[in-house]
Amino acid sequence: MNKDSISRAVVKRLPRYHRYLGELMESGVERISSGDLSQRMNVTASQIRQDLNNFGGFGQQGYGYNVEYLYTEIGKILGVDKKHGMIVIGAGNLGQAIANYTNFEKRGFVVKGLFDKNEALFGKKVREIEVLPMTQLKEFIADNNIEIAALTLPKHEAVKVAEEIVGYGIKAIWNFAHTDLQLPKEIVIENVHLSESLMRLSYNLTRNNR
Amino acid sequence: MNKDSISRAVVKRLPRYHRYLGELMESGVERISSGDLSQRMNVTASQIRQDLNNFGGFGQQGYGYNVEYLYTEIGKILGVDKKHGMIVIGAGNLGQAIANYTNFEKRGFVVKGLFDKNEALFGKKVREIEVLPMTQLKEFIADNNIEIAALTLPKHEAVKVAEEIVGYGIKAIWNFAHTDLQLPKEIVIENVHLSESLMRLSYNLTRNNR
DNA sequence: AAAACATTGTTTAATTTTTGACAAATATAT
DNA sequence: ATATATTTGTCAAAAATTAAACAATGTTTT
Repeated sequence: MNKDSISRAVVKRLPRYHRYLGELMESGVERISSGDLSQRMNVTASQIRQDLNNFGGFGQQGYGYNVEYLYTEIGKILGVDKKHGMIVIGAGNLGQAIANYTNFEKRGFVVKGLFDKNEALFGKKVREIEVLPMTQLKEFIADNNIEIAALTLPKHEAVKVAEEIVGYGIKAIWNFAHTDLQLPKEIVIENVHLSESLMRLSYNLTRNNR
Repeated sequence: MNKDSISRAVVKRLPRYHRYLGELMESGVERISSGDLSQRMNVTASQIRQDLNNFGGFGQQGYGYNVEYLYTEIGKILGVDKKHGMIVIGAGNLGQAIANYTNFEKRGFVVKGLFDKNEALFGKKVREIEVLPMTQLKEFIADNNIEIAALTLPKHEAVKVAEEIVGYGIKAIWNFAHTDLQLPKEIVIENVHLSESLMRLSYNLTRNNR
């Protein structure tokens, strides 16, 4: 009744608070009020205060919030204070982009392996990460404490691979395939459906200008 | 009062309906009821009916919805019945992935140009699309009827480039940079913040299993 | 040290979104 | 041709989300 009472809408906003606080830190800002932050983020101050209060009182009356402290606390809530082992399955451009993106690593998401079924790619390296054959998935996941798998492959393969790796103990799937995965409910699924994003853009483009 | 009365939540769901209807079409299904679709999509039938009715009555009592007709109509609403000229700015892995992804083209989003500031990439081709220098942006946008720009570059560059191309007549920005763009309100902005997506995953991973 | 000011945490109200219910309309079966 | 079953579109109720209001509390100024 505690952890599950946090609404999805709130969780959706947390990373954005984290990002803004990180930027404030970089700019050397030490404290900020909900009112000030609300203006920068283009949301209401009330929403900020209420969102934060789902997790505890991080501020102080008359003062506001300590930027660094709040950043750290939200980081803990989001779980970016811990390291998370990750693999990328599908070593196309998108898979490589993710493996290459060092910013994820800064937040504790460490890409340890990159997999593909295409032999031509085996041995190719992205940063220090070598492309491995799918046959090594099981062993690799077990040996390297992998929690998260990013699936950057065509939808039909994604469905099969997802079921396979769930059997190997994967806990969360970052799904870039254009399909919904049907998996046991204890598996965390986060979808990135780029087509849908582009269609929303298209909708707004179509409606805005006519 | 008509076009703007459609809630954001509804718009967010439309592409998913479109996807499911497309898959039904491929499987040769000709008609479907809201109840049947609701089970497949894991939403309520009521929501489907109400969402669709924002745009008109597409179904028939006692029969349901004609799959192909509904697919087409939602496509029109989303604006995927028309072609949209698009460029990708930032020819890294992510930019190349988008330029490569032929599925977007099927829905009318035609990538006509790929831009980068890195000379080493000039002339490199992704499919038929050549990497061009940023200095040609203005002319290219004007000459090729470009509406949409996907920004796949670091945040500080993204901010600058966004402001620049808005001056060249770009109507919509598909923003992959980890920052919010501050642009005139008539410019459509669709953000794809992968870091935030990954943090939401992390949140659920952290909370679910403890 | 006192007064004035700022700002949170929290309660209450307003708004939005989702769900449930059902009459009206159509399709299918007999 | 009639009766039965299905299913929409829409209205009303319920739930969730967002915004406003404000007392309590700490900060800053004088």
